Amino acid sequence: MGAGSRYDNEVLSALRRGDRFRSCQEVHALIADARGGPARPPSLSTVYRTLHRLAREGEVDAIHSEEGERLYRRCATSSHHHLLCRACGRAREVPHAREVRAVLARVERLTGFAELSYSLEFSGVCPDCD
Amino acid sequence: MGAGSRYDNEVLSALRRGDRFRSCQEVHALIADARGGPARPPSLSTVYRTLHRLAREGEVDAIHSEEGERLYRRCATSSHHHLLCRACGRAREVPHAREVRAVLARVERLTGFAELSYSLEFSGVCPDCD
DNA sequence: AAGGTTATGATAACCGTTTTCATTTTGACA
DNA sequence: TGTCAAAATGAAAACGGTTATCATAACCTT
Ligand SMILES: [Mn+2]
Ligand SMILES: [Mn+2]
Ligand SMILES: [Zn+2]
Ligand SMILES: [Zn+2]
Repeated sequence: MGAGSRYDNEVLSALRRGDRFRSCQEVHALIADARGGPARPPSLSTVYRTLHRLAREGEVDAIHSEEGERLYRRCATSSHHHLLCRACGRAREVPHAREVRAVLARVERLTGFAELSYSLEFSGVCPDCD
Repeated sequence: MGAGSRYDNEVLSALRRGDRFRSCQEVHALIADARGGPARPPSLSTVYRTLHRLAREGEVDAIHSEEGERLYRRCATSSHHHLLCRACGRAREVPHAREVRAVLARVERLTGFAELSYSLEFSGVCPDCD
C-alpha cells in the first residue's frame, strides 16, 4: 500500500513539537533545526508534498489561517473540535459536541438540504495568556 | 462619516446577484458585465480595496474557500450561520443555533479558556441539486 | 548489475492579493 | 467659481504561499 515518503516520521514528529497548527514552512524549519549536524533536511517541495498527502490520508488535520495560509496538526483520531488561543496560537482539542446533532436535524428539516455536514471551531484566550 | 468608495453601490449590487459567495475577481467581472455600454468599470485594485473595507465595516461577510480564496457575500444583519450547497455553490443563511450557547459554556468550563468565540458553518446538497 | 519505477530537489510558474506611486477626482473653503 | 489639500483610483510591480516541471537520485525487482 503506502506510497510513503522517507520523511513522514520527521514531518509528523515536527508537528508533535508544541500544541499548535503549523505551516509547511514552519515544519520545514523545525526539521532543519532538529538536525544539529551537517545532515541535509528535506527540500521545501518534499515537505509540501508530504503534508499534502498526510492530510489527504487523514493522518493530519488541515485548516486555513485567517490569512489564508494552510496549517497542519497531528490530532487524535476521535471526533473533536479545535480551540485556538488567539494570543499564543496554542491549540486544544475539545470533545465533539453532541448538541450539533439536533442542530443538523433542524437545519435539514428547515432547508431541505441533504447530506449535511458542518464545521465548528472555537477560539479564545488560554489560561496562560489570560 | 464613511470613507466610502464611489463604487460601493455597484459592488454591493453585484454581490446581490445570486445567492452565493463571490470572489473579488468575480465581483469585478459582474460589474463589468452590468455595464453594457462603453462605461469603464472600476479597476481590480479598487474592487479589492472596496470589498476589504466593506468586510471590515461589517457590511459584507467574508469566508475562505477550501482553496484559500477569499469570498464575500451580502448577509442579513442578524446572527446567522451559512449553509452552502456543495454542488452548485448556492448559499443560505440559517438562524443562529441556540444550542451553541451551552456548548460554549461547557468548553469554557472544561478548558479554562476565556473570551470564547466560535464559527459554525454548514454544507450540504440543496433541493435543486439533490 | 541492469532496468524500470518512484521520490526528491531546484527552479520556474502560478495566482490571489497587497503595495506602490503617479494621476485623477473630490470636497472644503475662500 | 478658482484654489488647493486630501482622498480615491488605476496600472503595474511586488509579494507569498503553493504547485508544476523536469532532470537527477534513490529505490526496488529481477
Ligand atoms: Mn483536529
Ligand atoms: Mn453571513
Ligand atoms: Zn495562549
Ligand atoms: Zn445546489
